[in-house]
Amino acid sequence: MPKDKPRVPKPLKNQAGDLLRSPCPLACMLDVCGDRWTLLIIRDLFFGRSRFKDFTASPEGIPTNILADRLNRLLRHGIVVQVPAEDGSLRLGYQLTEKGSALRPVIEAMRDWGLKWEPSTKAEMG
Amino acid sequence: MPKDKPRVPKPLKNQAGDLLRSPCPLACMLDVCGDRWTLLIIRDLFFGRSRFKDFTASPEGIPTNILADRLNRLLRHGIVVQVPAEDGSLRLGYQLTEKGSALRPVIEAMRDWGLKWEPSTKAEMG
DNA sequence: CCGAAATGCTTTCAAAATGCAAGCAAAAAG
DNA sequence: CTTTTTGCTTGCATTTTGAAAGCATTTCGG
Repeated sequence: MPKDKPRVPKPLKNQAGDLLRSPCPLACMLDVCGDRWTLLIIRDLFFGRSRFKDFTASPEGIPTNILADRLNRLLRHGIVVQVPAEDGSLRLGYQLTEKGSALRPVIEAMRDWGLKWEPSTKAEMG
Repeated sequence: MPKDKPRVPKPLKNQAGDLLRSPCPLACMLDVCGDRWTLLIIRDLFFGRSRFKDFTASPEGIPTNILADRLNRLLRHGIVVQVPAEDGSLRLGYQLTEKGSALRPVIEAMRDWGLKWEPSTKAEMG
């Protein structure tokens, strides 16, 4: 009679291999983007900004070490990729993948909420 | 001739009186909800959970000190209110205001993204 | 009514994340 | 070639987080 192995709950991981807190898609999304900066970088990408210096130039003033850290996380998760800068220089820019572009409805819903419920905000700032 | 006062940029504040990083509605939204836990509490409220213990019982396992802190922030921002618990006890529960309920499209967009792009998640978990 | 358990927090403290400033190598500009 | 800009990294102080324990109040079971 084969004895039962102790059944340890299978550890769930996201696409980057990080452990998930739960199988909830919202929790999983927050494990990737749940901080004060990540979605602002993605906003900037939607605005057509693509270079490190562009992100640092946004009015919120993200610290450069945080920016580097977040860009790496977004790369690991396949939300952005690096591509040759369009100005023909040797430098690289960042670009949203399909997975990253799919965040547009999230950004728009958050922007709409901010516009409606926080009177001191204005559309398309940042 | 009156001399020009040095024109200091007017410090923007949100509804709770906290300083804003910028007038961007997205940045403002993230100043309120931009962390790993707040939107999970709001998810729970949409699921009909309303008591402190209900939130602690969710599978992500929010620490009780963080939960207390986040609930206070949501109260300050008018996203939730406390109401007598529906079971007739002396205790209070939390309930979404109109401002809080307006976050539904945000939660849904994030859930949809998680479902589509993170294969190990399942709908309506949590 | 009494004792025990549950609830809704607060406190404590170590560990991790954040943010500011400075430093620095590679690339671009002059 | 020299200077400036870019894209980071490093160091360090401060803040936030999270695990655990503590605790007053409320509810439950008998």
